Amino acid sequence: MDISEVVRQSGVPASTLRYYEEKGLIASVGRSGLKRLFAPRVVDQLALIALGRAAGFSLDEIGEMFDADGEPTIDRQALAAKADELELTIRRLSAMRDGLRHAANCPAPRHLECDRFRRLMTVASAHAKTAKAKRGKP
Amino acid sequence: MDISEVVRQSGVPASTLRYYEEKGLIASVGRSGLKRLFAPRVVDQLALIALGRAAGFSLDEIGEMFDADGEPTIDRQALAAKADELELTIRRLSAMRDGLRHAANCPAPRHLECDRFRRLMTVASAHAKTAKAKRGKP
DNA sequence: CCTTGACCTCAAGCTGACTTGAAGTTGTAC
DNA sequence: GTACAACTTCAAGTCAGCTTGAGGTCAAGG
Repeated sequence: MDISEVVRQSGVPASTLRYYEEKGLIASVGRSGLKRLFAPRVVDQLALIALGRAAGFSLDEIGEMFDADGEPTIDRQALAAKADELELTIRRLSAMRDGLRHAANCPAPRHLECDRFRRLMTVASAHAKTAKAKRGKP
Repeated sequence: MDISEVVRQSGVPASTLRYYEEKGLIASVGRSGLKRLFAPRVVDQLALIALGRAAGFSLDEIGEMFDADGEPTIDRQALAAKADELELTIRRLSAMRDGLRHAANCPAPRHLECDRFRRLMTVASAHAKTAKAKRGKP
């Protein structure tokens, strides 16, 4: 497949594909003249990268989880840890979703003083601190 | 409360507080000399902002949802729409989480060729396209 | 009175994730 | 065989979301 075919199938712009290749997230299988040739599997990898991005992982993190062929490079434990990280994120987002739904229905004049709303938010402030602690470390 | 108290209680750096104020996301209740004074509620608002950020909303979006006092400024419908948006995100993240858990357990040599893994990923590529379409519009 | 330290402003800098633009190369169609 | 569209490289630009730094202000303690 040439690059335009990958663009067509994945919706990812060519510039991004070149960028990802440079970063080692994907690999081209060779060249035809100057032109990159990709294996069809790259489309799946791009979906995987999109998923990781949507999950809040940085390109570097994704690069550490999977090699340029899309296979996991970290051990089961690390993968499970990433899954747990995500689990936490999901719980926070669920809180936010519930908070929004609540705000859309609750007639309280000041939501910040509504107990239910406040309870839904405590989940987040807890996270803010852990995220901060994490950033301070590496 | 002075700014350092807000920092202490929220974990958000002073520079960020000033930045948020400038953006109109929070408001100080006045000054003592040059020094900003904040109402205690700002801590809750910061939690709300953190939650929104974690949910993938930009500061601008959050600013459109809530005023500087933390009260929703958009109508119930719009709030519900944001909640639905989040619901979708949550589903994608759940797919990623399941994908990671699966990869941590599945003994298949090439995960991209594992049907279950691939099925989990299709959710994401669908999103990548909608996100793209959305970005093209506003 | 003078120092100290917590605050202030404003401009500039930084990171991640791309995008854009200029200038060069090439396989294919006519 | 030449024109052309589709690629290529590489450097620079963009945007969000902050952070950093220089230089200034002020209240309190010694």
